[in-house]
Amino acid sequence: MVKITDVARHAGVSPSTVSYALSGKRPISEETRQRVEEAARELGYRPHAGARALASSRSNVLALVIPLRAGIHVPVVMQFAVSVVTTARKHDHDVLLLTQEEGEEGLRRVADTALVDALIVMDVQLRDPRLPLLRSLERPSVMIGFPADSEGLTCIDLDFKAAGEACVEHLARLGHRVVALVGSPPEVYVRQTAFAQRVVQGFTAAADRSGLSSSVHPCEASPAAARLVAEQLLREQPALTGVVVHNEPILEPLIEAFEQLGLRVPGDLSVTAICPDELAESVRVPVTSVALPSAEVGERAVELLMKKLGGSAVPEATLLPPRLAERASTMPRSA
Amino acid sequence: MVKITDVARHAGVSPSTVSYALSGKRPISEETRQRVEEAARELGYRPHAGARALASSRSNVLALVIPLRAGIHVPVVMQFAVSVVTTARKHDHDVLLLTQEEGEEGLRRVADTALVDALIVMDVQLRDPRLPLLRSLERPSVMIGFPADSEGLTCIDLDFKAAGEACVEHLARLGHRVVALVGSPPEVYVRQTAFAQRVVQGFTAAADRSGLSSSVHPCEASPAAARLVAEQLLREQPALTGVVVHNEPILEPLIEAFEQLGLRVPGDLSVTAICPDELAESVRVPVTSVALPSAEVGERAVELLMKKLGGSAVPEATLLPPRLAERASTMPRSA
DNA sequence: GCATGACGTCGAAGCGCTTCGACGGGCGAA
DNA sequence: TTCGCCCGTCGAAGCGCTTCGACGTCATGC
Repeated sequence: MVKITDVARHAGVSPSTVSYALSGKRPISEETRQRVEEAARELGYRPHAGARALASSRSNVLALVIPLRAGIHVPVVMQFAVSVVTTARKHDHDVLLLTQEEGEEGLRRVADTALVDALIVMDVQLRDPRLPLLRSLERPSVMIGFPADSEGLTCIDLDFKAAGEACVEHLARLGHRVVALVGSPPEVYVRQTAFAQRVVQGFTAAADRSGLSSSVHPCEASPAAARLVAEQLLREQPALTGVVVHNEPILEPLIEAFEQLGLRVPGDLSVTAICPDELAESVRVPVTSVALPSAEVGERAVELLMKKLGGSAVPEATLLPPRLAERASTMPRSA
Repeated sequence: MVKITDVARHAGVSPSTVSYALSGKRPISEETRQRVEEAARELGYRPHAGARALASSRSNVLALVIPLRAGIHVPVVMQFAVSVVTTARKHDHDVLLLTQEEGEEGLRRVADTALVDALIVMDVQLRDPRLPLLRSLERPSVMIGFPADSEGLTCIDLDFKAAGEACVEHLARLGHRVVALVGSPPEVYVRQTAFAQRVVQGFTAAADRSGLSSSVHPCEASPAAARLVAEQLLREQPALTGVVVHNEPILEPLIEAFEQLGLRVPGDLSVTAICPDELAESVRVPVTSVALPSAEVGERAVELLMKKLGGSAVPEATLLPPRLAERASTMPRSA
């Protein structure tokens, strides 16, 4: 293994000079810097991560806690994770993967052993047991999603309430008067995940504001469940012409089910969704949707963390505004 | 931060004794050990990961390289990653997440900086550019999948050839004489990913052996593509009664398409798949399938790595035998 | 009874890096 | 010309842990 003293000898300087030349933390003459850099390149020098972490008390590693639970769309988690890794690398950091299963003890462990400098926590619950811990930890963290009380924490997410509103408003603008929300599986609501409830809030509030008649229907993530909901909607709300879907796996099956029940999309029924653009575009009838910007959230989360690590203050709440993309699944209500 | 000297003082022993007491690397009297453990607990002692890594030249971190590319079923990757993390934790290791995007440089970086002790590489290509690097690295690695030449490497995967065979043999046993394989998207074959080709090999070999007439059809991962393949199959092979699907996203849409074309599953057409059990069970007609045991592969991969880290020799190739689970989608050919 | 060895513990060295204080030489100001 | 200052570099001190060799003690065997 080639170490800093090897580089120093090869460049004819002291180890500390090598360190400063490579880190830029003190001014070094241009000429010396180049000699050092070349020596490092020639020898293939790679600073030992552990040694560096010990001396600088910075590991340059971030922890990412991913959810495992049912009702969460896996591709979204994956895309998010990838974007975190990619962005972290741009800031010269690596990412340690933790599962939610590890719980608070896992967070405490990686923080206390100085394995990581900072943490990103996904799938935050309204009253998440990890909150007190995160608040007390001496390391910065960012949460994806909003708990009931986010005082003293840094949170970021799509503005799901506004997303729900945007969908309804779009339908209202098109003249629809009776709308329904087909939501996430019941267990997602039961365990008080904030984002699902916020969609409902936004949906309901906007519908009320616009004087629409509305209803909310949690739905399991299976095609069979989608079919049942479709039938139920037809039966109970024959005047229905607008649907908002917040449940990725059933988006396509639900549309399929409506069509099999004789409802054309968008001819008889306009459909909007809150889901990744990728999914909205891959359905046979491309769906008007508010994008779930996982990649952007991941990127922003890492950047918030970098700022905090740099000692800057950051806003406690970052709500990404919804962007609604019109596609083929919505049209004005037929007269 | 509480350090080992604090624990030592509190327990009335030397730091080295604390180290030995906690690691068990040298015999320590039961009484002393208990005093040390209690002191550590009382003070909330957490050894500093960097210091430990520096002194022991072991970081207790594994690198996991995940694929990003098209045509790979995301939930499988995710399940695999989770199982790697979970198993690694059982062996007191953590997992650093790398994307394939980082390429060889990324592997070299984490290995050379001693950030990780060992590596797990997913989605290995037949002639993967990372192979020479992995062979030359001084750190052990395990690959998920088999390259053309696996000499000197440790590889593990489902035995995809046997899986293809198992599906065909099951159909043959049920009396089917004309079978088709609906495979992965074309790009998967083009980039020479071993597992897709092995399924084809197994499928074809078994069909030939049993004297079945067979054909192979790559298929994009969209419902529309599934419909096209279904139509094509009906048109070109009216005598077809057995189908093997190796393409997760289209399993359900394909069956749907067959039924819409008037073919009952399994009445007119028996369908088997190579996919996660979870998926096979969630289709409306539960599908007879060979399981894609991602969790088991992940677990075994970590265990292989642990053995290598412990200095034991491990087999170069580990092929998990296929397990075919009969479900509702297959039945004997109607006379 | 004394040498032998095993057991339990200690002290010190050192892992490879960062960082702090210091120092020498060059320059501008007085 | 001299003083003071800044720039660029160096040396040394650790960061917190593991590990090696050594040492004292006690039981064992002849």
